[in-house]
Amino acid sequence: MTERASPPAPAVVADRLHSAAIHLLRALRREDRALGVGPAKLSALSVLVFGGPRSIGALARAEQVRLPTMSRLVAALERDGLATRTPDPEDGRASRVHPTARGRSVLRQGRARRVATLARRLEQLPEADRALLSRAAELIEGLT
Amino acid sequence: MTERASPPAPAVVADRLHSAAIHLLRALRREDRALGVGPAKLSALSVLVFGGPRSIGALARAEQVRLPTMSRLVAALERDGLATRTPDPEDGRASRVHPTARGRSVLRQGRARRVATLARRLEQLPEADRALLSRAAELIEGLT
DNA sequence: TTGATTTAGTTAGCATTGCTAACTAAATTG
DNA sequence: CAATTTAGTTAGCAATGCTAACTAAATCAA
Repeated sequence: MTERASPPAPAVVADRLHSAAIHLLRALRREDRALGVGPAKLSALSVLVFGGPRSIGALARAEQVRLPTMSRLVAALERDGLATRTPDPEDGRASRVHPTARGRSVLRQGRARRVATLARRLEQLPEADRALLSRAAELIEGLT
Repeated sequence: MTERASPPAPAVVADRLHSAAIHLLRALRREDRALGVGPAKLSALSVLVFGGPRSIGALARAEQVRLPTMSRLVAALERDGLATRTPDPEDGRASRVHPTARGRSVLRQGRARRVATLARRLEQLPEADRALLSRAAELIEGLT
């Protein structure tokens, strides 16, 4: 079934992954936009919800952005009532960022929206392909 | 090795793919930035080089962006000497966008840069995993 | 054929999200 | 205790997404 022809060269795989990632995100961005939150905020919020509260610096590292970028994102999340900041008892410079109940709710809604588009298409794939994509996501996260 | 436990639910796969795509692109963006071109222009240029010349509208559809966005991207590509526009002989309103030699060259360089980072890591994967990622990229493109 | 509509593209203006540079203030180190 | 490092902010720039409003060419309908 699978092509045994020739093994895909790393450069080709890199190209394909790059292109696929760009197009996937563009397709999903529409849904996130409808939510009124934006992909960067949503992604940071996701780290807070699924990975637990943490400092702005830790969040920046997790999201692979610079500190000023994350500082602004957190300020926006706070303004929107999706996260709160509490002072770090150990370190007077730092603060810890927590998701709010509304933040969790918005994340669920965003996820529901993606399910309504991407997952609807995923459902039409054979289970083996779905398992393959799941494994691929793990591999990609492992690459970085 | 692989978990045989339960098949991944579409919603979970959707989440994982979304997150993986975000983080992959953030990791690669640094390299594209070093090239001085930017991911959106690079992606459009890639369509022109590998898919052939086409109108701005067709390019916008291929890239899943709106016409004004692509209009500006093409203007920038032209300004940078990476693409040219010729009038469409069939349709006085439309124009066809072609990559220039320099555009092709820049694309090769960008690809080389990605190879230098992503593909270097891909090389360390077992060939089976690489084949899996290649297949995953195809599946993702097929979803949209 | 002409008048109305559609289609291709542009321009203007806004929002988001990335960056660096330059700063403050707290923590650490010598 | 002075010097340095670390956490975070502010300011300002660039890229890239959007909608609204326009021009001009093509098409459709009467």
